[in-house]
Amino acid sequence: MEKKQNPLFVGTLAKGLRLLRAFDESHVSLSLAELVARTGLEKSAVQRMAHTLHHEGMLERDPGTRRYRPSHAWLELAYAYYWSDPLISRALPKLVEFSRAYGETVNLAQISGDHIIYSLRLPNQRTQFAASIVGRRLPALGTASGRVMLATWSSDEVTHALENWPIRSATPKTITDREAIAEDIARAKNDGYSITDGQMMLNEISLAVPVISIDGRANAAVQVSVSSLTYDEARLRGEILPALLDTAGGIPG
Amino acid sequence: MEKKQNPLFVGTLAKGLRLLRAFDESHVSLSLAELVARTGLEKSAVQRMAHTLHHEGMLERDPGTRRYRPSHAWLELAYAYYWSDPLISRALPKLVEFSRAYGETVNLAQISGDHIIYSLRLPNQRTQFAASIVGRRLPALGTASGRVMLATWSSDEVTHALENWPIRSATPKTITDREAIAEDIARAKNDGYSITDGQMMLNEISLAVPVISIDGRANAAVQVSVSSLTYDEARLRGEILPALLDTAGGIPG
DNA sequence: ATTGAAGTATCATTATTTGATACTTATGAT
DNA sequence: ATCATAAGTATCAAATAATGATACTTCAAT
Repeated sequence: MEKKQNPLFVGTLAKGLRLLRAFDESHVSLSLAELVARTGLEKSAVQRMAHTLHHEGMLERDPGTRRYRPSHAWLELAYAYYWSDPLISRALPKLVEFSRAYGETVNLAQISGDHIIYSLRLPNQRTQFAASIVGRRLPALGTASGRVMLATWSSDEVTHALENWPIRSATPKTITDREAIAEDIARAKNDGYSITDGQMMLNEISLAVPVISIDGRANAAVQVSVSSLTYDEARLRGEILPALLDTAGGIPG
Repeated sequence: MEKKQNPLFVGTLAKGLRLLRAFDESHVSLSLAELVARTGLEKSAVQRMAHTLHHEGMLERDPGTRRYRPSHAWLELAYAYYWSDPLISRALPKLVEFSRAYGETVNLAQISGDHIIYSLRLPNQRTQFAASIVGRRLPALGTASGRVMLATWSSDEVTHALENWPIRSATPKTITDREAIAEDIARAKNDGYSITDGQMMLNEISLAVPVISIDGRANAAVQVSVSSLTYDEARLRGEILPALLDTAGGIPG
């Protein structure tokens, strides 16, 4: 490790974690050499870390190809997370209720730094795989969920976010103009919901309402994704919005 | 670390992982002292590891109570797992389809050593929280899913499992007699499904069918949980079983 | 059959972790 | 409030355990 940090910092552990983080949706399995390339660590270090992670059950290994993969332990960690976050158990029954009633994909999003992360997802038949699985992170400014949360924050925080948080263009319709996003947040503040169209994926309309805590601030949102081929924004506002407000409002504060 | 292992084994990393594993459904947040107690590591070591894990974003920390909690990174790891396991993307649409059609809780279970782990769960309104979230592990012998998988394995493997795999009594109805489990596996081999009643939770009937791969072996199962107050076994066999067989059979091999 | 790349094994060096201890801050009882 | 005790934090000398260079082996492709 280049810089010496706090003497409490254990570089060896941090290196090991880098191997875990090297896996993502486009790196579903990695060879030793690929791990070296992706982590930037020494070959010897990667060899030792991978060996240890495998030994401890954190990495699976294909005996044939010798490639490493995430193990079931990664799901066990998610299990522990779910128990640890009190919002999850409060939100889940409400989302299930909504999902059953309307048959549309519904998600719980939480703020996570300058991104949102989907922590609960109830997909329907039309939902894409990437939109069906928990743990997905997206730049908060580009999502209805992120904007509707920001709408409950202080103007200082919103200004800071608008100036510093990342924006990633995912579709031709992605709004990369921070002024326009500011307006959208202001609108969300007034309306109590936020709608985006084709920001992360074309033909996908997203409606989000905040999960407001006792102090009036939202660090989470309930969000519905529908196809723009089936719904227009007016119909979304008329049919889905009231129920979604109930769902989010019904999550015990 | 007591025993010197392979020189490739990095004890420091293994210690750090023990902190992560210290969290579970009954330990949703841990203080430094509790981490010491649960990991059996030195206070100083725990201090350093916890500091590093926090620094690296793997542990959240409450500034007030100073307790550590799992972070959102734990969900990101689950996200990577989902992409890495090809069975997930094949099974998910089928489970969604079933869930929408029948409105009953449906799960994908996979074998994980001598346990099963739920890797996909689609809950309904009546589903308990513990039965709604992925990553839960249960002793394979005590579950319909585990038994129906074993029913596709070689008799040597089944014998080994019956002799060595753990059994945990969870309800007064839990069958702890290995002979009886052997019979149940034989029955599953003949029937192509397995039903258990009140094994993990009272008033819960569980029906599982195998997800059979090209070689005829099952390492996964699709499982439905229903209330015994609503269903009896006969109705389950009549109404749900055929659809569940379709669901599992429809998962591309 | 040959070659280069990927993976594995080894080892002397020393940077890093170690764990004891002292210090500070919280907590709870009286 | 005050005190006592536990919990959390900081420091440092000692030496263990990680390092990373290198050599060896296996694999895959031509």
